Amino acid sequence: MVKTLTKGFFRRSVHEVAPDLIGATLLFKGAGGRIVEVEAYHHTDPAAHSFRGPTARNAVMFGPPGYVYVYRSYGIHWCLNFVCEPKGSASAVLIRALEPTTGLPAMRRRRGLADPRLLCAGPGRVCQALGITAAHNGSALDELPFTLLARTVEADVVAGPRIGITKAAEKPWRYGLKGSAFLSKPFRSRN
DNA sequence: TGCCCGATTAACT
DNA sequence: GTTAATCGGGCAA
Repeated sequence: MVKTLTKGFFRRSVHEVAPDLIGATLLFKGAGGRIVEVEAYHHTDPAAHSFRGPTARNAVMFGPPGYVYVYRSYGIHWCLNFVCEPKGSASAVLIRALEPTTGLPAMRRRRGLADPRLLCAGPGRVCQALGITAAHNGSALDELPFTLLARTVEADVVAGPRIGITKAAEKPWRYGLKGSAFLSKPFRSRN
């Protein structure tokens, strides 16, 4: 019996939730897969959208945990986040990559691509593959069309610097499944 | 109102 | 390795 993750799972620090999400399964309207890469953003973090206080765009981040924050990136892509911590702390986990397991034909069609390694390897690609847009901003993670399933085995989680940011770029708040072939970028091995 | 730039991606050289 | 595409948010004026 696979456990469904509900809002209580997110009622913790984003730095605890983020690595715990690695290996969990995200489904959206019959498509999705295992979460293999995420990044943590906290409201005291200069790289976070919530750093400068609440605005119309980031309002969901300032709401209760267990909800979805979707924003437009570079005027082109959508990016998916899960809100963490008790209401008001304004932290979230960016979903950066999935290992596709369910609904591959639909994801291939939306991406115009066959290679499963590239279907969901990046935050913009995840949203394009699953068909997630701003219309889903503010949706609950434990209510349809979203389903989130806990991992069934322990995950070997690695951490490293986040991608594509200029502020607080040295913080090791990117988490991934060690050795996964479905990451947006490899993690530097620790030798 | 105008300007700068970004939690990206794909197509280049 | 480099760069265009593309546009809304946030801040200065």
